[in-house]
Formats: sequence, C-alpha cells, structure tokens
Amino acid sequence: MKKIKLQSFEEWEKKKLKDPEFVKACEEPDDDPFIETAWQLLKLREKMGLTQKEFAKKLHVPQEAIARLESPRYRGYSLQTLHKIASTFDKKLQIRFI
Amino acid sequence: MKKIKLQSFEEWEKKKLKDPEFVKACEEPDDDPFIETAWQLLKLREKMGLTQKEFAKKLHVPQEAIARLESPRYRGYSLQTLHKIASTFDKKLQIRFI
DNA sequence: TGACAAAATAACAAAATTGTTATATAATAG
DNA sequence: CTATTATATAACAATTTTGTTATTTTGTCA
Repeated sequence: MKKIKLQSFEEWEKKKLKDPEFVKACEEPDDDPFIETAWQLLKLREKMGLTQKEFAKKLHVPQEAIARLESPRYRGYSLQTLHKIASTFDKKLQIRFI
Repeated sequence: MKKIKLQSFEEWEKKKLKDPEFVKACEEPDDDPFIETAWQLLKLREKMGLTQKEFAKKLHVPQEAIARLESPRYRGYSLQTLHKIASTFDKKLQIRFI
C-alpha cells in the first residue's frame, strides 16, 4: 500500500525555522539566493506530490542528493543541476539580476 | 587618454548571430538558460558601462574569466559565481522554475 | 596601413560540486 | 513502543568549475 501523505509546507517551515541560519536568511530583506533556491526546489517537489526518493528517482540520483539540494545550508548549486531538474519536470529555469 | 566607447548591443548581437549554436538556442522557444545567463551578464556589464577588463577588476578576476562567462557556449555557471557578481554590482540574483 | 584596446580561445592546476555509500534522525502508523 | 517511511548528515572519489597565464582574434582610430 502506497503512502502519499507528505509533510506540509507549514510543517517544513516550522521545522526549518528552528535552524538559526535559516531564520537569519529569512530575516534579511535581500534574502539569500541559496536558501531561496532550496525553497524553490522544495516547492517544485511538493507541487509534483513526490517524496525526495521519488523525485530523486526521476533524476537518476539517490534521495540523499535531493536532501542536500533542499538543505538551507547548501551553497553548491550549479546551473547544470538546476537546469536538469527544471527540464525533468517540464519547467524552465529563469535566472535574473534584479 | 581613457576610451569608454563600447560595442553596442546591436553590434554584439550581430556578432553572436554568426555563431550557429547561439542562433539555434535563440530559435528554440524554451530558450536555453545558459545562453540567457550569458546575455544577462552582458547586459549587466553594459548597464554599468564597463569593459570586460574593468568589470573583471571589480570581481578580482582577470578579463578572461568574464569573457568565458559571457560566451554563449559556456555551461559551467555556479550560483556562487552569479551571486558574487550580483552582489558586487548591488543586484539580487533571482532563480525560478517557471 | 599600424598601433592599441577589447574580447575570445586554449590549457592546466586548484578548488568546488556531484554522485555515491553508509548511517542517523524524525515522523507516522499500527 | 515498534516498524516503517521520510528526510538529514557525513565522508570520499570522480567530475566539473574556477582562477590563472599565455596567446589570438577582433575592432577602433589615427
């Protein structure tokens, strides 16, 4: 029997808010693009209704790789990786200097 | 005597359009985020009215590093690099999946 | 044309990211 | 509480990107 219940965003937010670095970044008006990216990735996955493991499978990487990308402390993003994710889920990656 | 004359966008576009890969990417409706990033970087530099060398100096890297980032064939972007550029020029890097 | 400035290309070591495995922590259902 | 699922953390080799130097091509202007 397949479980499709996921943690809600609210739960996730609550959990992440216990992380001092995450809180700090959220408080900054010009918020950090790395944390912002982690959020975007999580939101994408949630929209798809997938667990990290399922999401990871579509990208042919293990779950741990997705956990790392969604971590608020991760700063190692490459456009290659983000583009690969975007196209796997029929999205377009947009990059801007605003 | 200091020259501040730069190639215009039109000139640049004309030049790049001779590049088959560039043309191909531009023709695709869901245009490539790598080429798009190269454009964004060039536009940012143009707005600042800087040569590659001057732009590079503010980032503490040689001109060649900027030429590479502005090349339509470059696919090695990291958010670290893009963020460094954004903040050096008081911009915010925006990343989205659309 | 020649001299000079701007930009592009190439090559390589150093640094950073990715994929991977193992393991730990957290949440949920029973 | 226990079993199970979901997510997080750590460590390391393989791959990729960065910084760098050298060189080349392109454009501008006298």
